[in-house]
Amino acid sequence: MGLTKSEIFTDRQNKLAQMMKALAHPARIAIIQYLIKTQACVCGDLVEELGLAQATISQHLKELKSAGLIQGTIDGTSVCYCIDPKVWKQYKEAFDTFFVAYKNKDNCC
Amino acid sequence: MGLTKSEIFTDRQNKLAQMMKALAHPARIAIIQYLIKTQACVCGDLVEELGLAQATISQHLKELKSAGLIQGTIDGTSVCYCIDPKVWKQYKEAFDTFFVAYKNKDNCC
DNA sequence: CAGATTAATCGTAATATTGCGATACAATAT
DNA sequence: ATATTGTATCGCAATATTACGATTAATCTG
Repeated sequence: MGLTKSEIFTDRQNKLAQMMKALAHPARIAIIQYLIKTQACVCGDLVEELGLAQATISQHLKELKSAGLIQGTIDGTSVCYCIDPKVWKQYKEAFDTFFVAYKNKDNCC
Repeated sequence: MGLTKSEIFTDRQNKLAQMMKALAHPARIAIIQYLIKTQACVCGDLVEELGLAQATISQHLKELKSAGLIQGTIDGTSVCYCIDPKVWKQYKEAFDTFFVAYKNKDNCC
């Protein structure tokens, strides 16, 4: 089917899965890390930095944007991207909460 | 294509993306959370707990297992699953490292 | 205005994922 | 031994994802 049955899960579960999915590709990880490294915003040198076609990069940027993780503002003919600090914090907290929930109890199989 | 070009990324980037992908589905999030809640290990009542077919649950368990996040030990006719504390810690640390790398600098576009 | 540059979008091909019925495969129970 | 129970696996259909060439749209430059 390829179609996730999201009706049967809670909102939080669906959202967290969506967040994971947004980062579930090495290109998108690489884009985020490059944006972190260059501090200020970067545009289409991502195409050079990573070895992917312009259309492909643009598609990954679109996904990161629709996930809310990055913003893009037009700067002349190019577009300047950067991480959205607010959404980043939300992601960080959501992930933290998820991972903190488990404590090793050693009472396992 | 549907085929990720993992050659052009670093090992860390590929691994982190793989980790994200393992959790990029609400059913797998729900399975993990149920395993956390029930502390001790659980078997096939996941089929009842979530509203998915047995074959589907089994497939998600397989993915979580191949990601290393859970272990399954045979217990009579049923199988007892639990979180692998060691791998959980690795995930937690990898995610922490990723999210800590960014500091809001307000020098953005 | 004509050309150049940059990025988004369209269309398409290849592959991956999700879900499930059917079946096979244990291990127990009778 | 045979039935029963709990899981894994197979095979399939539907949908999603990834990648990219080609095109379009928008802005800048001469």
